[in-house]
Amino acid sequence: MKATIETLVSAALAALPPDLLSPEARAIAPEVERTRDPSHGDYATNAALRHAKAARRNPRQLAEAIVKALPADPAVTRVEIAGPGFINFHLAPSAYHAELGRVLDQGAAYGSRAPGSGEKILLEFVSANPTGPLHVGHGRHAAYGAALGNLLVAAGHAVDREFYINDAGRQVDILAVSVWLRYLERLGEPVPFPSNGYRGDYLLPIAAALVETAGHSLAQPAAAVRAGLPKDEPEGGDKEAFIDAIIARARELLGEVGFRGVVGHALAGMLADVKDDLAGMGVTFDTWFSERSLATSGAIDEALRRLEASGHTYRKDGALWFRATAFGDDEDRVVERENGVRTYFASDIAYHLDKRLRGYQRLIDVLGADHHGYVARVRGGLAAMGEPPDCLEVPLLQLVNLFRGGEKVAMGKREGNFVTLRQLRAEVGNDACRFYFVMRSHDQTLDFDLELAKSRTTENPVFYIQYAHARVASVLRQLADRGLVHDAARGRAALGRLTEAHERRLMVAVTRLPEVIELAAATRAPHTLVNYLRELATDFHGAYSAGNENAAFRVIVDDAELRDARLALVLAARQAIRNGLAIIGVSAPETM
RNA sequence: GCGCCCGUAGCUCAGCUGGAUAGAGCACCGGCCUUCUAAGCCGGUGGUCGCAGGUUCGAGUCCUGCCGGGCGCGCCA
Repeated sequence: MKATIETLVSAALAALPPDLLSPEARAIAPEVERTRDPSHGDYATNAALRHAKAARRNPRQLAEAIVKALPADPAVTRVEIAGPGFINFHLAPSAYHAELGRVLDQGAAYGSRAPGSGEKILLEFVSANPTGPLHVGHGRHAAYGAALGNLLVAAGHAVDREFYINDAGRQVDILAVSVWLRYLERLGEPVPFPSNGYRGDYLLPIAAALVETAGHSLAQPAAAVRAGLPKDEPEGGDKEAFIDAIIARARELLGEVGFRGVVGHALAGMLADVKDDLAGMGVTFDTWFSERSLATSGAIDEALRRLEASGHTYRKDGALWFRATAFGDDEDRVVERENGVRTYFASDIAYHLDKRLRGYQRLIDVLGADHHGYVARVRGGLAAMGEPPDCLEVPLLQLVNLFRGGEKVAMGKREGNFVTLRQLRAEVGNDACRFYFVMRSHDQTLDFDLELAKSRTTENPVFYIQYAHARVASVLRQLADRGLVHDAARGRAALGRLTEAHERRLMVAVTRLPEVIELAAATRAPHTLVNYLRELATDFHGAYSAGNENAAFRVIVDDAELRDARLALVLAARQAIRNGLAIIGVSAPETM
């Protein structure tokens, strides 16, 4: 519907003489918006206001010229100039009826553009370190990323979802050694556990599985492991000496191949857990990309080669530096240390180059707000390697605070009482989880109240929307119970009989879905869709309740034609709610 | 010190990339269940959009400076 108006406005602008509208101004797509106030019609454009200055006309004059040039269209009943120079369009009811027909015809596809009309996008999100279970914060990333992915697909983009596995670096050695020590413990060879190892119980099943698959082949006498190790000094002193020594000892006793085996087992175990957790939440990925593979495939070599070739690197203190300051970063960054080991940053730019080489036009990284400093430097890396820095987009998600009935829940990893995503889902359910995580703008700190999310009361918005959907299902059950059948064709033909204010409002709300999806996708803002669904549900409940107060407004009335028309409307509403909920990953229940 | 995010009704937040009279939920007040789910509906109270300037036909939205809150500023990953 919006496209119809846009086409009309564009045609009118194109027909204006050059002294009213320059060729450059002509190239700008007109802005057409839904009106807020029904007295302003259905859609409005500010084209006259925008171009008034360049045309050296007052806006209302220009508006008159535009209106005069508008082609006639049966969907538009009235056009008027209002306020400072807005052009308001009043649509014929038949325009809405035709749109409702499209909702019913297209079903689950309503609101989505045809695939292939947009960009090829790589969407990376969550990418949690595989050294511990996902926590509540990751839940927000998972829900946001998954919803954004669905939105982008609905907006016509070709999207691949990717999880970047941080399987390189010291943390992985610590993970492996933590699992190995648990394994030894299980085999009756207890070694003091490092204070900065991964102490959580979640490693116990992974260690037990290692006993299953490896038997005693990785066993060593505890005495041999601990012989000559430095003291563990969690308070002051060298906190890392003990764990580094254990890692070295493990490598020595198991050999590099044996140690890599433990690393592989530990990572596989952790990843299986993460994958399972996400899948349980309905979040899946197309690719799981290994950081380590960047080193083995030569991708990092290639990235560094490009950087050096571009002349944006130099040697200082034995290390290889990238001149990030030339690209707006605060300071230059080391990419290769004196000992030849590449930094995490080197992996990062290699990773992003790799994404580009895989053919993605646009790279979206969903990251925590604490990573904001990193954006400029990766963009700089891309620019230095000859890639357009703007292709990288990074929505930064703010923190999640958990509340239980107004009391903030402490979530420090240090205190060991952080709430896992699993616990959260088990407590509040998946729908509430997915919903609450995307309910707020991503750059807003999210207060997640467990009591509210669990409550089956009026103050809980997720139920409010689902209830609207269930009410439609209930009407259909009632219809069947009374032995009635919906004649869809008759209903569509009779949509003109729906003239009540609440019916008209619901009709308008349903047809907004495609515009909302487009906007939410373009602004990377799933919460826009959530707000729309609340408004849609409000309009549905309003129309439904009119039937509670006045039997003449009920859906199931004796007048078969009117009944079928109302059924067509509520079925279209059900479809819009379903499609919206599907995008944010919330179920649309038949009963509540 | 520097960078990013936030500041809108008593509380939690929207505000369609600058548009028309700033909205919603909760809370509070008052109504509505004899037939499609009251997990609902209808009405009402409630605002110096942190403060001060600036940009322009028009600013909650953009710019500058303050104030307040959050998060970052490694040859860690």
